[in-house]
Amino acid sequence: MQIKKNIKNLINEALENLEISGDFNFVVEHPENLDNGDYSTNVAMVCAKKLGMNPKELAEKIYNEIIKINPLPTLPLTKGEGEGGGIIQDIQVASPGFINFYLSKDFFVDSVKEILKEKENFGKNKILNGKKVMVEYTQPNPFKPFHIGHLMSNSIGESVSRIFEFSGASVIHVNYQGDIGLHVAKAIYVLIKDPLLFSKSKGQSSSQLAKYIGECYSKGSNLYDTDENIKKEIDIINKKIYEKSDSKINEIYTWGRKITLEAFEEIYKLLGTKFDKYYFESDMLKIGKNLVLKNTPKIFEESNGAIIFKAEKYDSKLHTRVFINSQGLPTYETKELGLTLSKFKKGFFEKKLDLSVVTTAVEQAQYMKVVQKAISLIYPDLENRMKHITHGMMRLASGKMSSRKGNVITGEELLHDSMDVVFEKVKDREFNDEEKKRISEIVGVAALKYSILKSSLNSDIIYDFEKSISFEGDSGPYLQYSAVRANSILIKAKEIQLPIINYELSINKEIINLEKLLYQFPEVVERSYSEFAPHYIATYLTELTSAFNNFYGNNKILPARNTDGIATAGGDTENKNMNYQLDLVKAFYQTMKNGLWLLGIEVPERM
RNA sequence: GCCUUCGUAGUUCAAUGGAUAGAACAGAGCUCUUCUAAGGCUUUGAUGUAGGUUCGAUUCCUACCGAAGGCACCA
Repeated sequence: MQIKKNIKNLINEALENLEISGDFNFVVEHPENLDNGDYSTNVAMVCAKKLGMNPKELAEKIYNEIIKINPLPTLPLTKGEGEGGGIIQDIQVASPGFINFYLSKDFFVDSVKEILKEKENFGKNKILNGKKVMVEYTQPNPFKPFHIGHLMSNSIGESVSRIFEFSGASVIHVNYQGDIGLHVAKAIYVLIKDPLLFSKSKGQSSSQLAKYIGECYSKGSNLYDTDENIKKEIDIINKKIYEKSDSKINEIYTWGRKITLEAFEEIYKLLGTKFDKYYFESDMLKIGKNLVLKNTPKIFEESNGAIIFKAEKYDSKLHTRVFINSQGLPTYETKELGLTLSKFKKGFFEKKLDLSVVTTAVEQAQYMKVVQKAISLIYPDLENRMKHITHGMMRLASGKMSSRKGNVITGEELLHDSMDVVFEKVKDREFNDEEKKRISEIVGVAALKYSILKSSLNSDIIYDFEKSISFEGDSGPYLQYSAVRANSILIKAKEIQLPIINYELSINKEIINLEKLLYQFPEVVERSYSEFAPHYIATYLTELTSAFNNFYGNNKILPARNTDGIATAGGDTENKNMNYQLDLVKAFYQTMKNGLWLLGIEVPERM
């Protein structure tokens, strides 16, 4: 970051000396192909047009000016106790008018030291220091299965919250669960007909029972759509749940709610999520309804017995939505209103909330805009403190999943399928049973999370039963595996007593891609934050890993050993290089750990 | 019909208006007496169509074609 600024200053100084002035919007960036320099600028091409000059010639002029005022190597090292070298080793002009800056070996050696110094803080920034951010994600519904959409929302929300944390914010992880509504009535309609419900459920785990409840929901849902009389009965049950007027229904409701929430908790544990606070729809009814009534007819209005909000009056892209239906029941919109109010009004930890982030599927994008519009009209102060992050849907190659078609796979099943595949791979290895289970969990979760986080959020993810959980190439396990191999070198290095030599900066080896990528990590984190896009981190880590594997595959990192396993003595230069290589591995391992943490992925000790 | 998002190798995904459009999988060929082969090295192959803006367009604008989602009492 600092370097970029320094390069910009250099260029501006050169432009001044050349008496070129004006408001030029040039950029300094990393070229896609690092052979074209570590930084590159298009300043000559941007200026050439306005000045009526040939871009290549102008680039040469700027280049000459830069090295006149700052002979190479230029720009002193800012961090560490560098022994006088410069950051920029070389500058070159390339067609059609790029000026490319090449960083020095000293800089790279210095930045490796920096990473080792910062450790788990490497990559953090202070953009949101002192800010409080709430991230809401996952949102499964009691009485319904934990489906793949919840898995997606969880992976994305978890990652986004961690990116916020790396940006200096204090983050509150919250979950919002729909424990009331028609879906509950559908499940209870079937459950209530099972006379042995409580007796036969003894001794079963929460997740087994939750599965049964989910099946009941599915059955009830089908009956609701196909049988008019049953539909009426379910509607009555729904009303009774709201009113809490039937003791039998209350009993089943309380039981089923508890069971499904317990089952969800087990999944969160596997996924590595810990929520600070849970909100429930049932608690939002009154708050939301009061707010709506208080602002009718000022903002909301009556229409056909319902209370609606005509958002198109304020923004032609928005539409009308019902907030309280003609039976007087609040809809989801109203509950969301209550939720937002609860988040901000009561706040959390009694401190001002700066930003409330909600992560859901893209289906809800447009309706959420309507709700946010309504809130902004009531509380203008909140308008810029709500952010809705949406993600695509997971679809089958054959089309959308539907419970009616029976081609549904739940998130929980997918998770276990993924872990089973890993278990198959490690079952013949020398790990004990405990380790095998642990590795299966960590790697299985990583495979899924990575496949969700590697692509940009607004595209759908195609779920292919064969290919979705990948363990090689561009995958979570690939990243973990490489980190584990790096760690394994570090462990070996301790065993063989490599002579420690303080190498300072004087390393004469060729600059490799691994070095060229490592120092960029903090910039990637920053970009991920500013665009709410975890996939930049995923893409970067894959690139970094590939650079490491290239290094690993083509270099002997540890020295040769004698029969006692002790490193054979090398010359000073050789040992110096060996020490540096080892630090490079350490820096890689640290960066991988930090980066994977941001994706919500753990690194196992071995795999 | 209106609104939103999106069309990139055979497939799944990348590419803050820049250089030779990157990976991975699948296909072809190498590579474990050496730090974990879930690895490494070669190799074949792509911007939906038609215009426009720009020194330069996968990226911005317009139209068309195609996909997904949303448009009043579900969430």
